[in-house]
Amino acid sequence: MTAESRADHRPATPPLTERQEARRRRILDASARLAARGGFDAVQMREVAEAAGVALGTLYRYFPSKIHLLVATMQDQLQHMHTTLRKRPPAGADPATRVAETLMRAFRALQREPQLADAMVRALTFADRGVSPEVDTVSRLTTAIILDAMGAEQPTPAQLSAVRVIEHTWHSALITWLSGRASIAQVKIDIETVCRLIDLTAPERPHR
Amino acid sequence: MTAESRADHRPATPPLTERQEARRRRILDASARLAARGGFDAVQMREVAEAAGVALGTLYRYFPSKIHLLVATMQDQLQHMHTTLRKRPPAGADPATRVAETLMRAFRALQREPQLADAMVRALTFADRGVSPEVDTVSRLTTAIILDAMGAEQPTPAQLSAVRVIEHTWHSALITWLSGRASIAQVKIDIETVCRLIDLTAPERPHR
DNA sequence: CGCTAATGTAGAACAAGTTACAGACTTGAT
DNA sequence: ATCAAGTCTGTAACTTGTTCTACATTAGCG
Repeated sequence: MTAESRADHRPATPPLTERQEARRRRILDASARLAARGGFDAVQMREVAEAAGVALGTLYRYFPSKIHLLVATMQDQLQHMHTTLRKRPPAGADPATRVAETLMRAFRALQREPQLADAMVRALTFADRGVSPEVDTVSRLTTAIILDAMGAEQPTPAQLSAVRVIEHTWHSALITWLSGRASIAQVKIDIETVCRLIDLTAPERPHR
Repeated sequence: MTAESRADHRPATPPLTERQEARRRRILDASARLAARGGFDAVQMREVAEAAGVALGTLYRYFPSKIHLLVATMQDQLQHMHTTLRKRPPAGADPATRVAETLMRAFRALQREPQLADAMVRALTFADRGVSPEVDTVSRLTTAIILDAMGAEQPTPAQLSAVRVIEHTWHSALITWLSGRASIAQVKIDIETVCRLIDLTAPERPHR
């Protein structure tokens, strides 16, 4: 509402110089690399700084906390995934199938780097109010991916709610899998289950 | 695989003496009290120990980490809630309504102590493999509460999956509310949305 | 070019979770 | 009542996220 929230909006980013862009990238890469090795605990700020060839204070200037860093890492990875998914859109006939397919594809991608996934998702759910804007960005990205798969241009409120529920399920199921409390098969079933909600919101087949 | 994992199984609880039971209770109470004040960060192990009148080492003997402590605190609070809910079962006509009503009731209870809720839920989702058994206990408790509300004695696999999805949504929605990224109204809608999954699994009305 | 503010560096210092340890206290069996 | 084993206590040390400080480098600008 304030003038600032209209003008600055999200990228309150006074454009970075080339070297700064490079530093940021080195940091994110180091973060992902360490995370892929040993998960959340292995992403130690001193190590990230050293691996990125940057002073600790600088690291903190770019990412004000470990959580911020890992959430940004997740943002980064999600971008990749989104573009990858766009290249080969899901083939299912109805929206629910396509969404389930997309999510399972994403899931399998994460399976390849379970430690990285662990670090990112744990950071995401542990994030407190101070990280809300960044977490929100991740959430919007995820929403975009799901809506893409649904093929919903102008989602109704009911559809948006369904998408939120799917996101909830996605994150939470991921966590239970990562902490070894659910099998992949179970995750698959749950994803498919929650995707049936999409059918309930489809305006196109008023067959009831 | 070892003899121990077969014999000890879960309740590796060599029954506690009275004084030990009392200590455990003091610790859990102190934990809840501190959490209610300042959330996750305010639950500092040294403070919990002091407030409970116990040495730091003892605290760690009872609860091997802060996460264990907070998950146990959540277990404790859930017990309360379960017995409270049993006293006044939800009144809705169909299962979906009853579950939604129950969850919103629980939600309003948590609203009264948002900081406590924050501490418990953050601990729950942050828990790693080492806390799986305890987290699983919480999960089973939640499942029991939901099944109670459904009135499902012999849930089918499809129903169990729906319940898991509802749990996922419940936790995740709670988190987004606690971190200020969703309103109570939105949580309510999402809970109601996900509860419609129950209708899809009801074996009693094969009206399709 | 030369100045100034912003940015980066190195390293110390601090905070809170966790571990380690030496000595006192309990408990349960004899 | 006594002894051994197991618990507790008090306290210090260690780890890792975070903050702070003093100095060096860089970038933009006149």
